[in-house]
This record gives sequence, C-alpha cells and structure tokens, in this order.
Amino acid sequence: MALKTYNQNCGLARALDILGDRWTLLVVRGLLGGPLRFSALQAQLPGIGANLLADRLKSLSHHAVVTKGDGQQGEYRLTEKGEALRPVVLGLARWGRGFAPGPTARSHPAWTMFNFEAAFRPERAAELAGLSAVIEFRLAQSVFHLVIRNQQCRALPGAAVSPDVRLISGSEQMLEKGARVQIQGDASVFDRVRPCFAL
Amino acid sequence: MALKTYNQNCGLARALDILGDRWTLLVVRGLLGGPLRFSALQAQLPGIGANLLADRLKSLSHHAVVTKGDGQQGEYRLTEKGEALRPVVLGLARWGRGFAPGPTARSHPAWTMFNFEAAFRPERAAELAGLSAVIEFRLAQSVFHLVIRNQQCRALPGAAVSPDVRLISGSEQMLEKGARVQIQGDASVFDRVRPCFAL
DNA sequence: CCGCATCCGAATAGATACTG
DNA sequence: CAGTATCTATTCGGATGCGG
Repeated sequence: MALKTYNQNCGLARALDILGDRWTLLVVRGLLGGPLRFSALQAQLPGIGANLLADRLKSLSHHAVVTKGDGQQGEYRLTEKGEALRPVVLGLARWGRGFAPGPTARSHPAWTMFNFEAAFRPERAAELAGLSAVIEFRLAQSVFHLVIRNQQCRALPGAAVSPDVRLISGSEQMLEKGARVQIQGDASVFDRVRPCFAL
Repeated sequence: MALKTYNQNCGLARALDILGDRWTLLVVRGLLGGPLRFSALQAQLPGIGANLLADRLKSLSHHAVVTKGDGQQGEYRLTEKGEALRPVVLGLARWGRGFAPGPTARSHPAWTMFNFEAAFRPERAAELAGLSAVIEFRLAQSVFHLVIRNQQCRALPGAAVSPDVRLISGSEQMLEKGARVQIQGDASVFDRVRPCFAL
C-alpha cells in the first residue's frame, strides 16, 4: 500500500486504494496480455524504476489481483480478480483514445496490441452475424494476433496457430494511411473485420 | 497536470495522464450526481485540502472533462467527455466492492447514492420486462432518489417528484439486515426492484 | 463565508548503485 | 535476472492568509 487509503466506504475509493497509485494500472495492462516476468514488465514500462515495479507487484499480490509463479524466475499473472479488471481497463483506454497523444509520445508493441483490443467495438461485430477470425500482426520485431469470436476480441502475444490473414509492416503505425502493409492470406477477412475497430 | 505524463502512445496511459492523480476520479464521482460548487465537492472529499481540489478542477477543466459555470458562485459540472466516464467509473466501483472496507471507513450520503447506482445490474433488470420505478431514499439528513427505466439506473440528489415508494431510515447502512426501515407507498415496487441490485 | 494561493513538513516517486 | 538499498526531486496534506 504505497498510497494512503482514502478510508471511504465506497467501491470506487476502495478500487483506487488498490489501483490508484502511479503505474499500477499500467502493470495490469501489461499482464492482460498474459503472464510476464519482472524484466519483461519493466521493459514495457519505460521510466518505472525497479523499486516501484517491485512495490506495485507486491501490493497487487497482497490484494490478490496478481500472483507470482514459484521460484526466482516465476512469472506474474492476473488472478481472477485481476482478470475481472479487463473490461474496466479497456473502457478507460477507449475513453483515453479521445485525447490527442503528445508529439513525443513513445510507442511499444505491447501497447499497440492492447489498443487493438480496446478499439474493438462489440456492437459492430454484432451486426455481422457469426463473425469469427484470427489475424496475425508482424510489426517490426514483434508478433501478436487477434482472436475475434462471439462478438469479442482478445489480443494475444506471439504467432497465431492458423491465422486467416497476416499483416506485416515495418512500422508501428500500420493504421496510418499510406503505411506500407503486406497482406498474406485472405485479405477479405481483414476488410470484413476492419469496421469492428475504432481506429 | 500535477502528475508527470507517461508520454505513451496508449489510450490507457492518456486516460491516466488526465485521471490518474490522487483524488481526481473521486472528484468525477462527486460530479456524476450532478453539478456542485467547490465547497460542496470538498465536503464529500474529506482530507483533500482546498489547494488540491482547485488543482484537480483546473486540470479537469483544461482537459474539458469539467466546466465551471460563470461567476464566483459557479457550479462545476461534467462535460460530455466527463459524462462518458460514467460507465467506466461505475465499473471500477463495482470491482472495488469486492474488497472489504477498513474497519474505520467513513460514510457519506453522496457515496451511498453513488454506490446504489454502481450496484445496479442491468442484466437482472432485463429479466423483468418493462421494469420502471422511482425510489426515494431519506437517510439521516440526506435525500436522494433512484430512477430505474430501460434497464438503466440513475441516482439523483434531492427528493423525487412522484416516487413509487419511499424508504426512510436513520442509519446510513440501511442495506444491513436488522436495520430499521420505514416504507411509504407501494412496498411491492421495492421488492421487485431489489434483486436488480448487488447489495 | 467561498474560492482559491502560498507555505512547509511529510510522504511518494525517480534514478542510480548494489546484492543474492 | 530479480529485486533491494539509498539518495534526491516532486507531490501531497494541512494550516494559514486574503480578496470578493
């Protein structure tokens, strides 16, 4: 508990007692993509400093939002409570997309992956009955894929087993117009899925 | 901007650049109940200190989450962007309800009102077709009411115009078993609505 | 009083160095 | 690799002051 508690009998205040410290929700964001080791988390949180990351993970573990695998090399993963934060965190991210990024804002493959999931609009998917697709992304040095099914979208790290379509780009900003993107597989799948994302 | 920006090209990080400071989301919580003056906000944020509240309101105004009415006595209110935070903040509050409050946790009518809205479960209301009700609460010194319609619930301060039922209790914790509650009006409305709240 | 601005001790965050 | 220890820079919390 790095932050002093609000000590209020209110769900929001209690949530913020646990999640309201600087960096904490970004740690959760990192783990929403799957279990990660300490250094892998730190790598996607530029500027955090090892002591703070250790504090945050300790606090999240204490509140059973996160658990650590056994041994020195154990990975951190979200518990059921932590996983329950997914819709909340995605909602916050959708809200935040409405604000322009600073001109010097950095990018990271893990954030790009996360933002794809946040940009997914289930209500659009509902209009396309039975929409189901697996799309693999290969951006400079990083690989992840989206699984779209039952009007839901999950972004997962690594290559897909059998993607319907694969998008390859040297740039992080493959959503930008004019970006050079190479498409492998069934391009029509990508066209069908595209309107489900608020990009 | 009290908090240093994360400077990340990510919706979540941008949302936290705006909302991640201590107290900020609790200010939003206060305004979700309707426009309030500086001192009214401060009254439901024990411990905030006038300077911090002024800072937070300035920052929220700068990001167009909040606007201030004209004149010295102007009220602060949520803009459209601020109002868009309602589902997100309610989601966080629902999540936080899963954690036990500290033994010394304080209560406040405004938080109680907010938590009723957070406890509302639309999926339960969907099972009761055409559910519609207005319930007024009179707890020690404070009055608010819930408007339930179209599988939504809004908590509003003050008395209702024509409530279906009115609940009167001296204690804040009227949800507790054994609490003495006086019911005026159609008690069956209350019984029908009750399962829609996770209390 | 209300809505802040200023000041100061205490608590947090950030950066670097160090250890099992 | 996975943290801990330490030191410094910010930020917070609380008190006070001040103009309208």
